[in-house]
Amino acid sequence: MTIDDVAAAAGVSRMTVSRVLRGGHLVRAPLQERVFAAVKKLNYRLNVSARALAGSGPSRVGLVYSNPSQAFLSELLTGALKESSKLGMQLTLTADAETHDRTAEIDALLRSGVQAFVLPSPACDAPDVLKLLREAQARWVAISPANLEIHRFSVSADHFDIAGRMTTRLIELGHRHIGFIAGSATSKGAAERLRGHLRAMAAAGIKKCPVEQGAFTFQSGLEATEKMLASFPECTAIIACNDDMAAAAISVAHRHHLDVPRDLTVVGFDDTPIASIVSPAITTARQPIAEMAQSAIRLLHTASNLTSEDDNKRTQKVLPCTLIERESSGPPRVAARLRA
Amino acid sequence: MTIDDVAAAAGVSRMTVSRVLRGGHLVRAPLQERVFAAVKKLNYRLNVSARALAGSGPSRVGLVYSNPSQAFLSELLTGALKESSKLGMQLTLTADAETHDRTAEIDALLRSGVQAFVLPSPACDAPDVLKLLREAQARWVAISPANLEIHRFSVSADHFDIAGRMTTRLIELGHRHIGFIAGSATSKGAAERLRGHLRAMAAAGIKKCPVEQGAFTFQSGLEATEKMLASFPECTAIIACNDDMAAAAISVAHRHHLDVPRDLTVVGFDDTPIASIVSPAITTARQPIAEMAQSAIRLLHTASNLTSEDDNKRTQKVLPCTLIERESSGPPRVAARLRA
DNA sequence: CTGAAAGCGCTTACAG
DNA sequence: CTGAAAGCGCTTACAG
Repeated sequence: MTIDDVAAAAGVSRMTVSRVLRGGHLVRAPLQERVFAAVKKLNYRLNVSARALAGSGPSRVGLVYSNPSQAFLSELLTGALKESSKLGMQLTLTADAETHDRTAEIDALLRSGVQAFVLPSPACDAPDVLKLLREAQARWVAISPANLEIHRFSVSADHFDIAGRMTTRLIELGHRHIGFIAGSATSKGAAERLRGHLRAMAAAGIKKCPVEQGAFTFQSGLEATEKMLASFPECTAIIACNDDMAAAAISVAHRHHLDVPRDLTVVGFDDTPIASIVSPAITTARQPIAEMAQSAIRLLHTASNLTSEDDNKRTQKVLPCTLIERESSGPPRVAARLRA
Repeated sequence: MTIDDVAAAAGVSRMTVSRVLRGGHLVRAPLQERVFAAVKKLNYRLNVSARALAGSGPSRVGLVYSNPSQAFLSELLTGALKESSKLGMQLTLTADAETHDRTAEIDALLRSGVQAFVLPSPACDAPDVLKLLREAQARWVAISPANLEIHRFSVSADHFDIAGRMTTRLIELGHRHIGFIAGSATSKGAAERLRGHLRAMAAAGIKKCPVEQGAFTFQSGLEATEKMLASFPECTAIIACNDDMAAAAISVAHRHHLDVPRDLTVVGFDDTPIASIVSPAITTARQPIAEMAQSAIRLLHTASNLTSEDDNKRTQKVLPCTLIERESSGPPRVAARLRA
């Protein structure tokens, strides 16, 4: 079952089939239809090895990861794998060992002919990695980079949007006294989430927006929550910038004999395992990791068709997150709460 | 940089290089050395697309998974991906949706020409899946199958061995009164672990081996532990057949005001996230998932070189697990413990 | 044990 | 907008 069979069934030349299969530019609509019909009828599948061998685009892509959580990695890999097997690209994994010489592995890939890379943060934030890739004239797509400006291609999650939606949802539930526990000051995602939160509060006309500084750790969440409850006793909801700090907030609430969510709503971000394990399970938000990886592979694929003229254009994909409502959020108690 | 460059550098024909690269059969040792030297010197990497296109072995392998934990999936994928990119096989993922028609996805792969599959349990235990693959004359490697006998190729973790080592370790620490909380009666791994435990107990000359039936859930662990403490009050260590039940045992111990591990050692199996999250962190054992996946891919690759004469031989790989000692295990308290 | 020929299934130029 | 030719980098037969 080859492209020639399809061509024969459709009554066109092999080239026409190839063109249609590569995007259908330069082929008239009626011919395209005939080709697609033949493909469907014959249940034809393109031989990706043949395409990779004959084609000029990158056929191997290196995926560089450094100690991510297993949940992140599994989603990243499923997304990248599905798209690359669809496009006929061979995915090669490499762990960017953070110790020792972190560029050694990438250098080995480069030497073996890999020219296209998917670089999830923090690999895409490392100057030595980028320097190496630039020198080798390799192409890469950054995933969740700290600095968008230095990358020709990037894919990120929309932290601003999801934080706004999270806040808006709490307001819908009836909350008016909402405290925010921020993430590390250096994190771009953390900053975006805070911005999204403040924007939603402003949109709802809520003036008082207490923020305590956290650092993404459980311990920092503990401290920030204590401060929040002391300085803002009327608060009915706490938004923590990640799940670890949200879990800490729940723990502090329990210590204060507050029921979650009856006395205090607590929400987090990232949908890490802890969010499902603790009781009550935490309302949180998921990043579309698999889609981000798919998108990165697709960018690498189409990038090979770009002319040098396009070289200055930047492609920045921003994908939406999903809100996951679980047990830790609910409407505020009607009766005014008393707290020391 | 092609195989011809290597041939020129080594002063041999292209065919000789190809033979050496495919395993070195039928090529004299001195020639092989020259070829390898040239490969190394030129930093040559085989073009996997070309091999796949020209070769006769399976070049695409389908990996069928059904709702595994993300930790399992990420390890499975990294292992499978590393090996397949090394061997030049294209990995295609497919989720065997447990609802609806679970064979539909596999059927689609089959129709698209995929002839080799990696089937982690429970996909490899499903009669309809196996029937489909047999009819299509596809090859597959089962990972952790419930029934070894029905598979030509399988890869499993050595549950018997690791359970024995776990028990032996507790005995080394000084424990003599060890209770075992079994897993579901239908699970082959659970049975193996119990067997390994009993074997190690017998080897140490310990006669009393209380076993309570569990069902792998936290809830069942709670009940089994209560029964164990009631019927076997002198016990200083509990081995639970997985981490969820071990976490439950710790919870029950705390309820009884027993310190873990001072008053009671608790260990689990599988190294799931809960083992690291609970306090104290649980001593457990990891299965070599990535290695199992690698091994499966390798089997599929070599299987394509088998003659039909070998068809009756079975290849069953059994890989060792790793013991991970954390905080929930320690020597038993010297003073005799009192318990109601 | 080693080599010259043909071909895997596509895509890239190059013509019309 | 469509097609005939050449070739991607390997491996498979088939000879020696």
